Amino acid sequence: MLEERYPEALEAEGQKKVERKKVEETREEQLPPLQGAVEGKVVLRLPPEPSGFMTIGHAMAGVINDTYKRFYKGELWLRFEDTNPKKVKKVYYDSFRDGYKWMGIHWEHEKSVTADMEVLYGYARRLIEQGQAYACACPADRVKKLRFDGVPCEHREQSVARNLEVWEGMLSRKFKEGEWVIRLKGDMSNLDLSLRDPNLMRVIDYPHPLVGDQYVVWPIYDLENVVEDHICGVTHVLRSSEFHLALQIKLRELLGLPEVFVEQFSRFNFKGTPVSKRLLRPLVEEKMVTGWDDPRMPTIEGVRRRGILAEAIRQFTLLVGYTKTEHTFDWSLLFAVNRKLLDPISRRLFFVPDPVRMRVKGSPARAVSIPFHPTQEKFGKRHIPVAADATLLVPSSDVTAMKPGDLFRLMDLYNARLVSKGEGVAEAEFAGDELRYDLKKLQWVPDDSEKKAVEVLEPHELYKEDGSVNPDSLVVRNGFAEASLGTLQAGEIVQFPRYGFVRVDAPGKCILTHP
RNA sequence: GCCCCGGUGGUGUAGUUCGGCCAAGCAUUGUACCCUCUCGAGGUACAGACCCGGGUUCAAAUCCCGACCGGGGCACCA
Repeated sequence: MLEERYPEALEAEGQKKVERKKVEETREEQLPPLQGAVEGKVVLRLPPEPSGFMTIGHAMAGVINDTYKRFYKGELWLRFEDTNPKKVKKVYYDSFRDGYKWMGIHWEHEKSVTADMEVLYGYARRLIEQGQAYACACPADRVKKLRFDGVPCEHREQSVARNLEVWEGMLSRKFKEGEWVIRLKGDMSNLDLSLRDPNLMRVIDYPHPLVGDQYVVWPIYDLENVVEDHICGVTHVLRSSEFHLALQIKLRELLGLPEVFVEQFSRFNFKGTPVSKRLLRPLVEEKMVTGWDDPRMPTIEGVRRRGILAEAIRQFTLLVGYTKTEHTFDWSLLFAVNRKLLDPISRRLFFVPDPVRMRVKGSPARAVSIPFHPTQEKFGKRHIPVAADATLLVPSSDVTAMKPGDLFRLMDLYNARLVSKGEGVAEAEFAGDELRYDLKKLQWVPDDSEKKAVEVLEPHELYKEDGSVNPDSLVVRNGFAEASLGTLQAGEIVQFPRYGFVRVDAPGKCILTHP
């Protein structure tokens, strides 16, 4: 069995080097052996289309490839499948590079398919010369209808010479978009419609972000993919989206290219969070979210900003593995992994959401020192002065749940008894120092000039069960945190006891990672 | 419509290749308790599943057939 550990990626950004889990404590995730894999001879690839931002789904597929690569001591390609100039943009290339890098995935080789256009032209020409492809001038809707009916069009029987003439015309920009395409001479009666003379090359006269207007004839995915896998020497294809392989197998056969072991697994979906650009884009455009890096988004930038660790995504991926079964992960599965990684490395700071101003009559002046972490002493302590007859801020939800006369404890401070409560205020009285486990414990912040106003964003699912947009996917929680919050850097992740883990996004602004 | 691929507790998976060791394991979630100056982490216990219907067999989650449901493909997208 295959098992890999990645303690090196355990680190929250902006946080100084982090304590790693002991090896014995690390989960032992494993993946099944890769069929036909030979140590030192495995070549894998990550084939993103730079037409959108990288998502957690790409990251998970990346982890699977990277894990096998490491295990078999193979090589990994990062190959940008950018053969549709109308869809690709420069920023997206960087999104993938940065994202994979953040994930701790290393690739030995990188290329863009645009680098091999001449080679692809060569293969296309060869198919034409061999009489296995032809030029077609039928409009798209006619192609579709004839394909459905299983009827070949007149272009199918054109001479090779004529086909080559058109091909040259396409390359020399004699024809405009849509006038001519190159189609495979497949099998117009095959039950699998994807084999009924699919398109292979078409004209797209549009500037490409990498090569400008150098090319106007572009290959269709299946052709490009088959040729590229061969050029890269790929031995195993492990990819997420499911689709028909029949055409690719057919193309390899016609071009005399070796077979490749293909393992397909279903997409990584998360409950209430679409990963398709089709559903994500309108959210951005209609300002339902603040951008592609909104903490509710499944983009790498989004989950990262929320406080999900790269190591958590890695462990989670190996934990759930890959299957052909359609699945929708509950976010709690990922959160559980993340929480266990975060717990030992997150300092504790008091934060009081929706505060109530509570005066504690008869309370003595104190200067308490509270450890930043319950077990990790290296985090040290913070010192909080509390005046006599203190006025403290405490969560309103706790006050609401209590009635006058109830005894409770202010964590690490002293006990108190509720005397009365009103709108946003409460009166209590000092009730001793004895630490009792049966008392409800409240976090608190002195209501003095040292307190820090904080706005915490609480991300929730973007879509509801019924598929409609969740109007309450982002809750803004206001409150106050203790003074030491001011010492935190953006990017640091801490735990607000009795509230949850949060990542500092900006001064005075945090994002709830998860409870 | 046609063609592929799948269906194990609320969620995610293990087991299916070579039927018996599976009256189904693990994680998550929920509940209770223990521990702990957190509603976190850790510990213990409990709750909860083999899509349905036939068939083969001494024996089926596992093999066969048929429904049903889900995903993908049938683009001049990848």
